[in-house]
Amino acid sequence: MQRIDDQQTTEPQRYTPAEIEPRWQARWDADPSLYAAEPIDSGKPKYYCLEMLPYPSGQLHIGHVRNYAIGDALARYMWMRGHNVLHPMGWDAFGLPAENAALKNKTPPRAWTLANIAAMRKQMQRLGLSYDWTSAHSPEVTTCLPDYYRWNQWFFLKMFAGGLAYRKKSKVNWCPQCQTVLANEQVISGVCWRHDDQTVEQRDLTQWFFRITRYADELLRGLDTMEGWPEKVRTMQANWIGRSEGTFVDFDVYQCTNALKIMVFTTRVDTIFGATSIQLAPEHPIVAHWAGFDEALAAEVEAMVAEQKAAKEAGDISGIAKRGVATGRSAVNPFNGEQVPIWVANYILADYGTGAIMSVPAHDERDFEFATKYGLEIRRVIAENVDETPEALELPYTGEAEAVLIESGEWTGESCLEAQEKMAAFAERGGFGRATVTYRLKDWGVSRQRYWGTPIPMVYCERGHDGREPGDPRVEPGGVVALPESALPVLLPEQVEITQQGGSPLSRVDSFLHTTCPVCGGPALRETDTMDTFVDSSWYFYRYTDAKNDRAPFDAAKAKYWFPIDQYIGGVEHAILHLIYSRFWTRVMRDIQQADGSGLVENSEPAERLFTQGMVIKDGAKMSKSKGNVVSPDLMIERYGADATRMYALFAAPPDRDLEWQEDGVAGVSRFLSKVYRLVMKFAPALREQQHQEAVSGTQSADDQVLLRKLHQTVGKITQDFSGRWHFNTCVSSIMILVNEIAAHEAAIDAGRVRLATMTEVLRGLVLLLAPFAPFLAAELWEAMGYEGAVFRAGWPVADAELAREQSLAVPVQVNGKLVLVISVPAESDKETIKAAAMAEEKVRARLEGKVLAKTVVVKGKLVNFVVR
RNA sequence: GCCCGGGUGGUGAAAUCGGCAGACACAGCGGACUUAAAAUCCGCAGACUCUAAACGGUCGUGGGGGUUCAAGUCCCCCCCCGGGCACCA
Repeated sequence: MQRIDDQQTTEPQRYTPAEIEPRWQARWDADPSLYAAEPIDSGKPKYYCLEMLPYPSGQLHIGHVRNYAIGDALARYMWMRGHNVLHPMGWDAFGLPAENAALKNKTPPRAWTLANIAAMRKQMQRLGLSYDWTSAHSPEVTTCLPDYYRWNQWFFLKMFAGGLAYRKKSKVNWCPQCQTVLANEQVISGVCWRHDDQTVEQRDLTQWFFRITRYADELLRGLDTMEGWPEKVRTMQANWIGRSEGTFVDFDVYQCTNALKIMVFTTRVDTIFGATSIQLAPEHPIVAHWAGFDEALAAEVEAMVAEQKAAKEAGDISGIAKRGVATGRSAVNPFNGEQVPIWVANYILADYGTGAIMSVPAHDERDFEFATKYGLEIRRVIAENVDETPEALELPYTGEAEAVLIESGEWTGESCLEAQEKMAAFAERGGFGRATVTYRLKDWGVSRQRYWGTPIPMVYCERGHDGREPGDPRVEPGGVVALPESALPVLLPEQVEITQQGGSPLSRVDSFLHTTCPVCGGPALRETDTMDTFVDSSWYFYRYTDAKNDRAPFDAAKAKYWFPIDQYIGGVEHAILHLIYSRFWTRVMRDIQQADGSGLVENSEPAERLFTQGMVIKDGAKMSKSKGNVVSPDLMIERYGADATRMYALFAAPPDRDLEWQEDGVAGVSRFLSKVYRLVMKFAPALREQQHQEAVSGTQSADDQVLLRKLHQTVGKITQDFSGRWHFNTCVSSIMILVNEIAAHEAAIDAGRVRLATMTEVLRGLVLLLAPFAPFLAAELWEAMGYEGAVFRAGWPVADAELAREQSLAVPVQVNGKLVLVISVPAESDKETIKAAAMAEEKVRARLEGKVLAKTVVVKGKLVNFVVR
């Protein structure tokens, strides 16, 4: 019994994150100002550090831990560098899982969501993430609550008034599992973004759209200036926008009593003399017209429509074999008056360009394949130069940059590129065409046939207004009426039974559905679709700057101060979803006129820099429940502590790369933290004592110098990484090297060969360096060393280049590029000295003997290479 | 097909500007401490080869070629893995 007591008092304290971490979290939670952003007139440089907000599933994923560990390290670093930091967090709280949960467990979506939020907030706090949850200005945003979504509705009204929100019937993507429509961006290679085993169907529905295409060109051009965004994301967005310059050309239908015209879209109007047919999409309106009195054609067309639909749903539209059918009609080429046959072909898409093309088999791969199959004429109109025999060129020839036109009437001899411009202008003068720009990007369909989302603030007046309210901007033809701002928020009714019946759940809630028309007071029906949840996430980071505002979405002055976001961090999977919508929304807000004529925001881009972190994988595969390879953050924290879990997430791989989660690695980091804890705690009492004394002067021993050198090298390395490369894995490793160095000097320290002042500087520096990566341990050690105040507000250490400088350099010596040995020379040695020192080595002399020294390469601080023959 | 990433020990990785390949860890092996184990500490550790052992030698960053005194790094060709786009006229 006695023995055990002795052990307890004499053994050094052990590192116990399970005890340390909750104790500190409780203290931090009790201090609302700790992580609160300062007012916009604080005078400090601002830094807006943002991580993508999570969907509150109720369980933090290990991928979140990685994302937030990166952001947290950066935010803490910026605080230590004296910035006014905004580091907010919120909840992307609308969406289908809440309805599914309601269906499964009979829990109301709101209660389910709010309970999940509470659980996840707790997890984030347990991780020690530096979010301000508790101050009076806490930025926390919950998108499913009326104080947030009312502003979605407000923006919707502004966009409706500005012609940016409109209703139309069109072919839309339908996910049978979500039981709702999806935007194009939410369909990934033909499957639903939420259900990767669910093929998306095409349906004809009337839907609300946001006119993102109005900004297509600006969104594309903006990419060029966004140097802080990864090239990959910019390229993906550029591909998605898909700008293409071309020409519309009208072809008259030959001998047609109603003077029908077919407008084709082409990027190669210069090849129009080689057009040997017109090809129409099966769903082109004129095809439907002709099919009306041609049963055979109708049957063919129907088959092609079905084929295209199936291919599109299968996600491989290029896979279907080209086929077509002649309509028996022909069209007149306005450039040369020639008649060309009109066909319907399954490779022509109705929703791109005009759904009609001029087919130029000689100079287009697809047209060539089609013409070869059906024996259509193939006519060359391009050569690499005028003198060339046309037959020399292998077909199809699609070059344009260095090619010229042949056999193209008055255009013969023109270069292709110039001809494109001139011929478009010619068509415009002749009234049968014009230059144009088309985009692959389509307007954003925002209607969702779901309950758990923002109600769309529109009503349908039963009287239809019949022209009684001329000029009222709230009214569209057919009685589509915008609610006034004073009617906001349109509250989502709480008592809604979630069923699997089709259609919008809100349409079955009579008390919601029936209302009065704000214009005429007559009976009206509310819009019962809700908004896409990507609306919520398109502007949440503006709300963070002023989350409690109940008069406006946010205060323009605050947004002006905080924006653009200095660093946005999240997964690359949102490259053409959230990230393109956010750029659109920022421009919309910029263009919303306030009373003084200025926009709601001044910036056009939301974020200065974007960082996309890699995935966390396990056993070489993406984690998923079905594979059973999910890593639980809670379990990691329980076993190793939050600091070790976070630090491992940063240590195991550079942040932009995928990370293979290995629990043994977390254990290793935990061992490292124990070592730090033991070392610092051992000397903490002496350091505490020393704080009240004058620094001791006197000469530094070699041990002092080595420790200080290593400290300052580490400070320099980590400081540099924070501002550039973000290789936090090597930051952690350099801290380990520093700690190994201190441990290696433990005997010297115990023997009194290291000054207390040195120990103070080194251990204090170590704890400061640790603070962004292991905040709990840093706080614990900081206090143990006797320092007052939060370690996260202490100044970041400054590397002293003089102290960091090596006194001697290890110089590898090579003969003919092969390493012979490594010599040590004083750091300031010049080339001659280094060369002489190298040549003096016995091993080197042996290899030079009897040879001709052809060349000597001496690179200061790098190596010596003797080239001999 | 086109456009991005990536390919380095048993594993995660490092090498930032063309200059010692494998830092720092994990796993492994050997040793100390212990009655024993855990924990901790010390040491070994790319492959092949020579040797009793040591000292050595050869090869080595997906493959092939090139530039250079020197290549994981630059250039050309090719293979594999991951991602994006794709009858977009």
